[in-house]
Amino acid sequence: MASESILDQGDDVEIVNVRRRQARSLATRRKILDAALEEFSASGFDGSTTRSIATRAGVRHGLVIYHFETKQGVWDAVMEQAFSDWHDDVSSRTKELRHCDPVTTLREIYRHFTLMTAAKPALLWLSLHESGMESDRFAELHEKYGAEDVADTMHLIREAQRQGRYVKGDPAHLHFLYMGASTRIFLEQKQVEKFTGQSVFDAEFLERHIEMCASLFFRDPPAE
Amino acid sequence: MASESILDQGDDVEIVNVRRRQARSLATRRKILDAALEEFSASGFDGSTTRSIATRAGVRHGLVIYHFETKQGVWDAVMEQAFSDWHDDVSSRTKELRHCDPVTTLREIYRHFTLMTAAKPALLWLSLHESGMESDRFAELHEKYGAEDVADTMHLIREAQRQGRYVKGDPAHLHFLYMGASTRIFLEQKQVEKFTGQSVFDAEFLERHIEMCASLFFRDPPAE
DNA sequence: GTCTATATTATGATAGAC
DNA sequence: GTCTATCATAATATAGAC
Repeated sequence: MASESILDQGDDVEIVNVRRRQARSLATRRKILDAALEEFSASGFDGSTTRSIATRAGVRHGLVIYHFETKQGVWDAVMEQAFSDWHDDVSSRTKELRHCDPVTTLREIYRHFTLMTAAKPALLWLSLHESGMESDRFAELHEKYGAEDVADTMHLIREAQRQGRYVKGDPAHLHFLYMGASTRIFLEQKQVEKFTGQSVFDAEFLERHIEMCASLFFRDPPAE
Repeated sequence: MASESILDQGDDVEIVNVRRRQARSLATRRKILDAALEEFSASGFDGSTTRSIATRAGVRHGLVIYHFETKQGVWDAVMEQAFSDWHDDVSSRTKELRHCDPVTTLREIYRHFTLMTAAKPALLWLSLHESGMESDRFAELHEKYGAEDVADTMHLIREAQRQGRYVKGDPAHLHFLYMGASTRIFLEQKQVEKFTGQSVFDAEFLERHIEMCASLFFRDPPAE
């Protein structure tokens, strides 16, 4: 042991330096990723430039290419991160609800979904843009991060329907209707504010919106 | 009269030529407009180029600029045309329904709206893109072509609610929910086909979809 | 890993012949 | 009105110094 102490020390210093470098690199990568998320959701893929992303991230243009090779590479990394984060959020919330009855769980899942969309409306645009792209990357991402969540939701809908607590019909189809009803207000913020006189991000408005959506799909328990 | 016959003839020939020119010009303009509608809705404003529009229209690049001056000019003309066409369609359908009761009219308006969206899903993307733009052009277009239709719909919803035939709540807010529920399937065609196994453009599927949306918002007449 | 050129391409727009 | 050629610019991506 003692005979290698000097070498060990040298290695340790080297390792520390490597880790520092890696840490700085990761921080840069993360900064670019965050900036790209904002940029892409504000301007779309074609409307964004690697330069505008670099500027927003406070780094040089070349660094963006260094870390992600191409603009498409940045987009892919952003989507991967966004889907992954979203999935983690949904999963943890679902876990917290594992002891609740199906109807309560389903209501809460949709409520949480709506609040998450309100918190990050950018992601709604991103996922719509991505699903509209001709590539099959959306299918891959969905398979990797979304399929499980959707399967859980389908199961809950079926159970709620069996209890007579949910409208009848194909669960998958109803799910798209719910998604549409609950998220459209975020795609038309200005119009909504013009016609309802309230910000779609106002807490009270949001709760009313969530309740309104729920009242369309959920049914009172049948009288005994 | 006879003394000017030669001049008159000359004028007539000239007028005919002018009209031929104008007709050809208008046809070209129209071709470019149609191509631009497809191009913009497929790729958005930034993703489209004046060259790709020209190619799709089967005309030379310069002609696009000649007719619309700038790319923004093409976009504006496309939106103007699309909103105008849409409004005409809605208006004529509404007129046909002027002797029906409010509930029937409202149901039919939403049905017609869904079928129109299915027929031209491109317009859904265009209007979402336009409403997401920072300019106030969407507000102008809506004021010019959409405001009247929406006001009519609000009135019908209020009347249906008074009769107990429609869910309670702010009519404007409910309208956004209906729009969202009925159109989301066109924004996620691939996903819908994957989960329901049917094309969103299948006639039977569409009728089922329309009925499903209606059943969420409309209520049976109260028992007498 | 980061920075500074620079190569390459494609796009919006113009000028002028026909 | 239409076509060709061209300009000016802006964007992606590369090469190489540090």
